[in-house]
Amino acid sequence: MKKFAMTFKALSDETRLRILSLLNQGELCVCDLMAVLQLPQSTVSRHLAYLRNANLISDRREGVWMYYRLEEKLPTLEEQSWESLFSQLLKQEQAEKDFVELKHYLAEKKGTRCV
Amino acid sequence: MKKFAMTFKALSDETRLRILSLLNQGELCVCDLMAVLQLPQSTVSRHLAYLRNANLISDRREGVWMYYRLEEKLPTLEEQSWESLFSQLLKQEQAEKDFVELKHYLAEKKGTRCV
DNA sequence: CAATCTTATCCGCTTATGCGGATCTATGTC
DNA sequence: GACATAGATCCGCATAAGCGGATAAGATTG
Repeated sequence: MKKFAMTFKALSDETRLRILSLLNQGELCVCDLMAVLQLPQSTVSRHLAYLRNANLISDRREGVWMYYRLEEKLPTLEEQSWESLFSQLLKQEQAEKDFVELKHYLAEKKGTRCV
Repeated sequence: MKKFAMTFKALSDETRLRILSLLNQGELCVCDLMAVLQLPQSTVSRHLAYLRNANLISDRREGVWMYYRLEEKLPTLEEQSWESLFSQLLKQEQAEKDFVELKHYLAEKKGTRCV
């Protein structure tokens, strides 16, 4: 559950979405992104680090240049439907706990209104 | 682009993911959610408002009770693949601007390294 | 209308996060 | 080793967002 929230958080920033869109065109280095996005180096680096920590992108060094690309497993993720993703969410430990709790609660409630 | 970021932001909180999971089981009222999640009323209300503003859920009043349910269009969204969602992201005005910029940049760059 | 119940919103506080300049680290060349 | 370049990280700042208690608002009943 926390993992899902983390992934969504990584996607919740416009700059990061722009970066992901550009990386979808192919591998790019920091300076490429800086030029296209017209953003300072530190800003780009920070966002790339965030996306890498969220396992959405990976990097490789070539001399002084760092190249970034979309994580390979992302395409696999692309083939999943929201339903599939959502069902994964529903299988999370916390979600299952909540469902059990919901059942107990609704059984107790039994047509009455809020306890 | 901003809209995508907003939606992802709405999904980036664990409590809100729990709420969505529960609402997937069917329509519930605030007091139901309070009881199951063991959270104060104000917290639940705040998150529900956030999800409603993100158009992920909708509400109806029945007397003093407010019932919430997953937005109807969400199931439709569930049928989309990540690829489909991603391609929508790529069609955003900002993304297209970035791609044009990327082309120009790469043409200028032409095999050389960062400018 | 007052009282009661449910819920939305306000409020003050704490924590998280975005920003960009400065500085540190890694790599390459002479 | 000195110097240059690219990029990661630090740092201070501003803003956003999460929390829960208090309060305001909406609905119902006597």
